[in-house]
Amino acid sequence: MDRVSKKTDQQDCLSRMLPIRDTLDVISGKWKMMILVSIMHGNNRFRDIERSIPKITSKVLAKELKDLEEHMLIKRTVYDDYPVLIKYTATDYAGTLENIMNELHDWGLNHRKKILGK
Amino acid sequence: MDRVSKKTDQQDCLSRMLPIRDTLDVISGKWKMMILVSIMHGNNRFRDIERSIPKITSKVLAKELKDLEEHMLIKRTVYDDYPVLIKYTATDYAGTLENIMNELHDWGLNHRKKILGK
DNA sequence: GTATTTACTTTCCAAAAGTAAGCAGTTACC
DNA sequence: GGTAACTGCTTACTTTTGGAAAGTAAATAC
Repeated sequence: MDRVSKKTDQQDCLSRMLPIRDTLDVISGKWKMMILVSIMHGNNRFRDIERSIPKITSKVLAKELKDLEEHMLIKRTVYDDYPVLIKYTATDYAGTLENIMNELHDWGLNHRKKILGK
Repeated sequence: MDRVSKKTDQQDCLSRMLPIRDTLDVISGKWKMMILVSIMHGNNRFRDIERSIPKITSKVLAKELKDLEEHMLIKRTVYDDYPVLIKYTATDYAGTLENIMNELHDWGLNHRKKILGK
């Protein structure tokens, strides 16, 4: 293998890696996808989301909600009329993550089977 | 909405979340997918993998390789005959991540377009 | 015999993540 | 009308993780 094709290979490899990394920068971590699933499932208020996700703390939730909002995956709306009500909703853009969610879900089910069924 | 259907909803929500979380526990983080891509792309030796991934350090690589091996996604083989040679290869099981990789890749490309094309 | 490569490990420190408690305001209970 | 509970967070503190830099032992190249 000469130098040119090695270089090309390295380029191929990077151009496969980098978009994957970009996506993971947005969705990876312990909580983000769980929060998105919860919101998409109809939990729109802070406390509801908090209660729907085992072990999450309010500090972490507050921070992750901010991150998700920055990434345009959720929207925070304040309803000022009494009493002040705050709702989090998934954006259309969050909908584009559906394929990924499905694949992650399916792989996870299978993985659990593989690990337990040993 | 009565108590029973709320409970059911919560169950639905969890049964959607938990497998996703299981998968993310295996693949999320900055490096794991990049390392897998690199190995699948033909980089089998420690130094080759290290060189193929910008900014990774050897300590982090060593640790992540161990994790990936524990999760049965890669195999570490020592060729004892002179000189000692160590090769990392992707397992068949790692192949089951292809759909996920493709989805992550596509979403990442699109996301970059969305962010830059503003 | 000096330099370089390989496959890591060690040390040290900063940043991230988690835990527990608190707080200001609102309603509910009797 | 007192107190208890709920809302959407924030603050202070501790623990865990991550990365940078250097080191190492064995081998190989010049």
